[in-house]
Amino acid sequence: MDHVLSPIMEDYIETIFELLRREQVARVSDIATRMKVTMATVTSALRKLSAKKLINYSPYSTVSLTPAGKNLAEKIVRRHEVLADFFQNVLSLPPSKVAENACRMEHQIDDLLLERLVEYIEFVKLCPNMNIKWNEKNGFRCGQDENPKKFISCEDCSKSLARNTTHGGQQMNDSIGLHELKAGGRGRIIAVSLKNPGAKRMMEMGIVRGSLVEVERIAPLGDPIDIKVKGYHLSLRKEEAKNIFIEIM
Amino acid sequence: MDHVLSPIMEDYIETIFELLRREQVARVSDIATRMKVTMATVTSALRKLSAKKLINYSPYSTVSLTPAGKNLAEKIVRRHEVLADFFQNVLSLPPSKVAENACRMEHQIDDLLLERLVEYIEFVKLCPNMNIKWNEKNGFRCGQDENPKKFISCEDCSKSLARNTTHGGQQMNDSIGLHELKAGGRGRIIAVSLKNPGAKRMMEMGIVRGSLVEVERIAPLGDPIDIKVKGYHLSLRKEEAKNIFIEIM
DNA sequence: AATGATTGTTTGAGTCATAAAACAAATATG
DNA sequence: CATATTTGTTTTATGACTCAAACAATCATT
Repeated sequence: MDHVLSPIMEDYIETIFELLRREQVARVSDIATRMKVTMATVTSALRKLSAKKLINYSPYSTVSLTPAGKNLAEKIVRRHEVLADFFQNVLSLPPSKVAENACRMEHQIDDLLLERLVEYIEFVKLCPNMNIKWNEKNGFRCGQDENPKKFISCEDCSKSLARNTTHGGQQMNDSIGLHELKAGGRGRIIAVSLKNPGAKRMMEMGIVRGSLVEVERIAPLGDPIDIKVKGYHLSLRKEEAKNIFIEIM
Repeated sequence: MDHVLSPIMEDYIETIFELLRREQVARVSDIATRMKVTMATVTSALRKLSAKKLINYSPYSTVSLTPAGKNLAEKIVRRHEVLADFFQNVLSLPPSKVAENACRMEHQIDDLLLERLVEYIEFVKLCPNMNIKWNEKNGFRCGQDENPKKFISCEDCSKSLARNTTHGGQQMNDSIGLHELKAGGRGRIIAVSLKNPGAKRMMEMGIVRGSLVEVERIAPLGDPIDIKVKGYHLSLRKEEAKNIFIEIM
């Protein structure tokens, strides 16, 4: 099952995935445009990917991803997103450079490095001491707040986390439901109620107490809610979100 | 002058550079061994690199780098080192993964990203508030010191830096000469005396007051001193090092 | 339906990086 | 020195990825 695809073939998978996402359908011409190659090149790439059972493809028809292909695409997209997150939110790289570098580096990054980077980004975003920002004039600077706060240790953070834990299924003060956050908001997971069907998905992805959750977007009716956790993008029903308790940062 | 080499050709240049550094001479067989290809492959790569005037090469003789080739090699090595530094010292990746990822990603990283990363690494290493460490059990943690220090702002750092500046060629208290550091030590540049010939080189590389200097190695007789600044490796004479004033971190 | 435009495919050819095999030069070593 | 071994080169071939050009299918419009 371990398809070792070349960077270029990964790009085709990724492009198809994005097209399906945005336009519902992936046409040869669209793929060719995005990848800046001719349609002839796309056709032969599609044949190869089809042979590897990553896409459903037959001549003159539109393309779709097989479950294996979709799975792979999601991995690739996650690598891209994590790198982009780091470049944008930690290094403050300009948007064009963010995309450009993420596109090239996403094919080279190792699993362990990726997970460590996820942890690092999360830590920098969550830890109240890591108030580090970049600006054109001074480069990186820390804690430019008007009232200098005292430097607290991680122990303090985890203690405060422990105090807000659920006990026998009851959640405590200071935590709110994920559904109460608005788009763009973020918080740290305090507890995930296990009766929630979304919880299983989250567990499988290594999303646990202490993880950073960011709300990406909320659909017009407040359902579903698109969130980002550990570099994964998830879409939760409002009912599911109610069972995820977070502490606002 | 802007040779756009493929990642593979960059690897050949890098390998040749490393071989020349370590063994004084780069043989086809050695290059083949390091790159895990046959000698036939090396020969054709050498012809291509020679055509681009990056190496001096004629059949049956050993290989050397032209000035352009050496220049390029140094760029590539720097990209590698900066990435490795980040993976090792910021993300605490195990050594094997550090090398592996740096080797692949060094060909993909953009100039702006590289410089920003250099700045970031330097900031994390220098800023007294950024006491962030990784361990197997807890992941990233901050400030585990016994006596929690108060969180100071960058302003304080820069003020303390300003106070120690040279005035009319005279250096002030709290700064020592770079030559006084021992191997492995590091500090922040307070001032570089301009009469120092090494200073010109440093200026050209964007190495200024506030930069982090790390002493890599000191030769048996205390001369030369190998240092790392902004991801560059430099070899300074002891006399040159005396003209660089630093504040120990 | 007929026609023209659009979209997609096939074929043939080129580049790059690679190796196998045959060959050539350089270097030990008896 | 003569020859065996090592080292390096050339030739030929392959797999990926690409395009141009010729061809084929599909779609839109009258």
